[in-house]
Amino acid sequence: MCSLFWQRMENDQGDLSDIVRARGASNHSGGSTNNLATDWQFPLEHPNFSSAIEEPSHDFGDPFSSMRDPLLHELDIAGSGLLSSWNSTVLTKMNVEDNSGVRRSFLAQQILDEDMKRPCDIFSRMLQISPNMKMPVSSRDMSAMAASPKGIETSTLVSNAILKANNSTGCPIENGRIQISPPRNLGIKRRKSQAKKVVCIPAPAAANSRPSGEVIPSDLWAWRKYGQKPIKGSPYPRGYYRCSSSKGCSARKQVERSRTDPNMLVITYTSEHNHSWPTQRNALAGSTRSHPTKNNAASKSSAATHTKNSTNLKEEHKEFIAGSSTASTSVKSEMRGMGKPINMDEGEFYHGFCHSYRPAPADSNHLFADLGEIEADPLNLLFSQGFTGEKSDGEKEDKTLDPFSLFDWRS
DNA sequence: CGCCTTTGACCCGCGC
DNA sequence: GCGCGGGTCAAAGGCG
Repeated sequence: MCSLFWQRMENDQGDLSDIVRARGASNHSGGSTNNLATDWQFPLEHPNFSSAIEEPSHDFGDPFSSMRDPLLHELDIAGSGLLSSWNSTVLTKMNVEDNSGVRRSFLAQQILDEDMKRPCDIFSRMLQISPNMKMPVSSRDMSAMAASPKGIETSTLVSNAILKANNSTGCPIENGRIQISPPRNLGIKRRKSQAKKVVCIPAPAAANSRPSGEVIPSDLWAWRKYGQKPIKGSPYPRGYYRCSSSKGCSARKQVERSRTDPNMLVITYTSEHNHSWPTQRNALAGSTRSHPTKNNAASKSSAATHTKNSTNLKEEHKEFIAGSSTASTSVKSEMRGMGKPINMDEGEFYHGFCHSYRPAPADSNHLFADLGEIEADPLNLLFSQGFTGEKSDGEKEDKTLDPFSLFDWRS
């Protein structure tokens, strides 16, 4: 089961906090096939729903929120290609429940359309919640209505899955309300007031974690770990990363496992990138370095073809592909067969799939660099499991469920 | 050589 | 003021 939810609200210090929760079921469904696309739950047919996704992220201060993603441009051009694939494989398979609890299919074209205008943030924006919207997903979901710390009845867009996810992951749901940000610091201290985005995603499997148990986050940016601290009350340490894509970039993120649900990763993004998309990772020497202890069978199998070129983003990209599921591998070949270099397709997908915390590189070869290294990467999991479902060895991949199949339009 | 991770020490904000 | 705990610094060592 997989669901996402996006909540935006002000924190105690007046800045905005954004929470995106991506619930990849890969780690939760006891081996059942977890298809991100098919298991999404989303409130439907609410009169205000459209408004829920129209909220731009400008108020968050994301310097890139207004950027026109070149990928988007391509999407626009591609139109029926990627988009249709995207819709068919993901959005149109979203299931939602209305107030009566009746689950319905949800055609998220509008969401997509909206995000076509703001390509950096498909997932986040598609789940963004209008401040005015009150939408009980179902009677059962009513218990999970969110409210701002200030007592303002904020919009809610919560599915059962989300609720379950949040209830089980330690993501802040309390007393039937989602605690986006504490009214008071409640133990969370900040050096200074700054916006944060919190993302809850399925955590990598333990096998893909480091010996310390630490999971390795990754996204489009190059991150350099600068600290790790044990967190009181949590058996899992919190890793501190800062953006190394550009010197002077203040963007940071914290990665930790949910204390109540180790299967979930809580990633907190702090500050904003003060630079455009890294067309090239300038912090590469170790960022994509293979970790002897964390290589799993899959990565090992691909290791033979791995020639870690820290400056060759395409290589990194390939590594991801090679190190990923069989579906990804097939994509690899498909993409290689494209007349166009594998520059941005995955990036586009990534952009659409992940939340907006990065601008859109013209050259996104590196997008999955980290993922390639870490098969356990949450997003990788989402892709390889959440979309394709868990596959047994030899099981034929269901291309319709292959997240990368949406690139077929190019071939 | 440059960048990474690791890790202990230090800094800082908050509650008591 | 003190202690706690989270966040950051920076040295050391590893890797490509």
